Amino acid sequence: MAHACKWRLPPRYTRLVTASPSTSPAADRRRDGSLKQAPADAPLRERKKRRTRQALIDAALEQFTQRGFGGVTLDELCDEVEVSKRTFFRNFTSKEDVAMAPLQDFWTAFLEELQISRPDGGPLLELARDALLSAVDRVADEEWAHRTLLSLRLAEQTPSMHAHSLHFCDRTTQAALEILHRRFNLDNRGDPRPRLAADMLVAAFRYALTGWAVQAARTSEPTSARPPAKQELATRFREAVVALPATLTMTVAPRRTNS
Amino acid sequence: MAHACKWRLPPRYTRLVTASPSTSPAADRRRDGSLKQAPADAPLRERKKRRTRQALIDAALEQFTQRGFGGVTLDELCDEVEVSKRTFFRNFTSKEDVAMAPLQDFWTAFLEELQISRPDGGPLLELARDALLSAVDRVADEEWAHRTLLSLRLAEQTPSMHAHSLHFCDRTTQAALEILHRRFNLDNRGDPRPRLAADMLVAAFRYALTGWAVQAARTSEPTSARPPAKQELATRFREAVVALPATLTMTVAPRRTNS
DNA sequence: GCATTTATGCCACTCAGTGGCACATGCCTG
DNA sequence: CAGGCATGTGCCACTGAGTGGCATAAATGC
Repeated sequence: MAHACKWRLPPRYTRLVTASPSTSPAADRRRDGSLKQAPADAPLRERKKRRTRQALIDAALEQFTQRGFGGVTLDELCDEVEVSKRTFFRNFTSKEDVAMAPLQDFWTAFLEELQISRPDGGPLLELARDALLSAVDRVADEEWAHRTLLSLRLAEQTPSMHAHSLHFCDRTTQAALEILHRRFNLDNRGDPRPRLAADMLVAAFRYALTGWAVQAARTSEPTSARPPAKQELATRFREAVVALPATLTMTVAPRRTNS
Repeated sequence: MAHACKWRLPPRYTRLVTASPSTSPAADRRRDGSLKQAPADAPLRERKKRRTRQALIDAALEQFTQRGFGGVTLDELCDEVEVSKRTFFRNFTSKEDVAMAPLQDFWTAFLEELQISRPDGGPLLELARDALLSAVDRVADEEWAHRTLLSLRLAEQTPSMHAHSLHFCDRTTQAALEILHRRFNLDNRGDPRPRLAADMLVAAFRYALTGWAVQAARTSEPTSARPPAKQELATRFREAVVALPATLTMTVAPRRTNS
């Protein structure tokens, strides 16, 4: 009798249900099965865990956007999803972490794509660029775009979130360098170029992200007819990569161009 | 009588004294007075504040290095310096902040140098590079080198410190872009190049920093005869900047170079 | 069905960080 | 030089993030 009272199904379990695979068709759609996307055939327990995780992410993005990052306590957030705070910290490392999940997913995908990339003797930057574009194509569906937009907007308002965002970027470049080192025997110690290349790529993508975010913010229509997000993002990223050589030679003169 | 008892000079005030201008000759030495280095002629109150600030920084770096970042509570740190926790948070924004002070000082100096830089119509990257080199030359005395070394070592062990470190870098690039925009009318919206250039420069300097740190760590001698730190750092930074063009064209092939 | 594993809830706790208020001290003016 | 003003500091109470331990529920495997 005790357990029936104590461990009842929460009344506000609706959020979990709406975030479940039944109503979000894109969430569990897999491409080719080669990459661990969202195994719809996974054991029940794991799917349940993913649902609560996703519910926490969505609730966090919504609440933080509405009332500000600092205006929402973890207790409130956990109440909203009907989950204990302890469970929250088994899914995320910090309050910032939950709101950065979309970008973190992306960077993970990038590393996976880099892992399976095939070198053709061409420039390293192009190899990495294509891996990143593949990652965009794989994860950047409209749901991801929506969440990432909220996440980016929050990050630029919240210093601690921005810091964590940059931390992800950096850990990704570190991991990317290790992959390149393992697979292609690159020298990361004495040669600055691999690291610089990785940082350049990240810089280009961050530029693409911010530009994409402000453009999407201007387009008031939430989900209406609009060029797909992934295409927008990919285009901006390509432009930034193309601009890399010209960045080195760009000149600057005093404000009044005298002589 | 109450105040004499309550506001006594703390017995362990020694740290404050050793950090005072009397025993640290380089700390208050000014170059040319054009930049707000460490005004030795400042009002007494401000000097006092600077002393406690510096004492907190040194104590933090020492304690964190000895017992780990997480192994030292702020209460312990403040007891060490005989300062209330409230005062700590008037000087620093967070626990991480105090340990990142050396690098933050550097970035501030960089922005100042960028502010007074004179464009000659040459590449933007060279302008920024020279500003950064000037900043190194200005702030990177041996004391700074020592503190920064501790700071870097802590940062790579402590994720939250690393995140804050990156946050500083990014805020610096933001500020640098604004300066460039104001002074040279650069377009930061439609043109990706200024931002990419700034990120490249930061990437080069971060590469220089890590290389410099591991090299300094290998050289066991703490303060003995050794090429001056600023020169080491400047050289590594120059190398990284020189390597930027080659980074764009660097190629990569499968591990076994078949055909 | 029963044992094992895994996820969760709950409780108590530490500690970073904040606001308010009183007080001390350097600074400045009459 | 006396007394007001501004500023820095200490103290106290408080919120909220994050952690560890333990009991329990539910999924899994037999």
